Amino acid sequence: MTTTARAHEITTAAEQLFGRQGYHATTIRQVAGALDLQGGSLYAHVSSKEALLAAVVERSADRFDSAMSAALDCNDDPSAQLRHAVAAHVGVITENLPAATVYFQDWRHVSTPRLRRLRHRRDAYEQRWRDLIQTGVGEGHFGCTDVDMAARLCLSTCNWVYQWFRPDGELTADTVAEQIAGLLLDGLRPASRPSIEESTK
Amino acid sequence: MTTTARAHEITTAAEQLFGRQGYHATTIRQVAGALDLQGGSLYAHVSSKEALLAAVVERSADRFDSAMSAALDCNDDPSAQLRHAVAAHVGVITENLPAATVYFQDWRHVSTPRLRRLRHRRDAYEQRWRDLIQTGVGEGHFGCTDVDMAARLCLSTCNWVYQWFRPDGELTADTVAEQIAGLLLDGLRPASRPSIEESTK
DNA sequence: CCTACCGATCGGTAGG
DNA sequence: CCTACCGATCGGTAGG
Repeated sequence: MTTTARAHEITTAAEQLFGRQGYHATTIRQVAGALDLQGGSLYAHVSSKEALLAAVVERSADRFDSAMSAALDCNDDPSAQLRHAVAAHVGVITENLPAATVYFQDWRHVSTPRLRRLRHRRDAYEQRWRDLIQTGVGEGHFGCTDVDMAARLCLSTCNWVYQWFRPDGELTADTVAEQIAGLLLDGLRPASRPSIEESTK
Repeated sequence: MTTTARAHEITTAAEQLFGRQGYHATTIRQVAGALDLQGGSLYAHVSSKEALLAAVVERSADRFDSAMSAALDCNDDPSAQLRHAVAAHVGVITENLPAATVYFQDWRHVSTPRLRRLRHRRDAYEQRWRDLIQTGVGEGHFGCTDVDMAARLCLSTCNWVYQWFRPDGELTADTVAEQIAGLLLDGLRPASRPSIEESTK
């Protein structure tokens, strides 16, 4: 767990290549080449290819954690909190697309000891979503019957953004986040409740 | 595009291994071994590893297409149609988890000529979802402003099921589908509309 | 469908 | 951080 400046640069290069090509389709020499290094030289900083993968995934987990902390750092009502959480989560993905791709797709290629730690981190993160929704249910803002499932479905919609979002496309991350939050809160059917489009402006 | 019985068996074996381990982490010899063949013998039936991947992905696309056709083969109202579509889509995933994993994760490793065809198939499939929602909006059942986005978000929630569903878990595919459809239709906030849990029984 | 083999490339290491 | 190298394994082919 050395965290020199050089190690960070290596993780960043790996992030891009793993994300664009996939972990197993990426060569340790490609990562080295991106930093103008020779293949073997990487091993002065990284113990193995898989340790590098773990570093990339851990960094993604860090981003999700801190974005969520910032998003929940207020005492708004649950609906607003959910909007903030969605914006934070979607923001991490859209601003780090290759990293998010590694996080979601290559997660499973981390070997067991490291994988357990990552699983705990992910579980803790999802717990924060469950807590948010549970609070909303308790205060009468939300009406779902299965909090665990509701949290999972919120995250599903947010997570999938990594599959189709294009930074150079027409949609901004904020627009996407608003639309997702709107759907999660009110569903497809016509609202018999005040519209949220105006109130978030 | 030979479709002998043996070719189907090979595709099935590849489906399992690609799905569980990932395309690049799977050896052509592992696929052969699953069928008690020698490595090179596969090439009597398959032109390349990537052609085998394409076959797996195409078969998944077939499943989604035909499940969707069956689901929409009735004249229910849009809300019921959406429930059917969700159940169909989720069913394909839960009943073919490894194949779905390949479909969603290893899609990008299909090379350009074949990839274009697959992209068209996927676009056509998504268009059916857009049409469904557009009809619902037209008839006043749905109230969303952006049909394209709504369709994408419906699919997002359904697709992510491949990431967490466990066939030996407590949740059945039907339960999951009902919960997803419920969330998509009515959202998290307490319904001021009739509950759907009873009407689908 | 098998045996035997090919060139290429991989992750990783030794020694400096 | 480089040079040079290692064993292992890969996808694919020839010839039967």
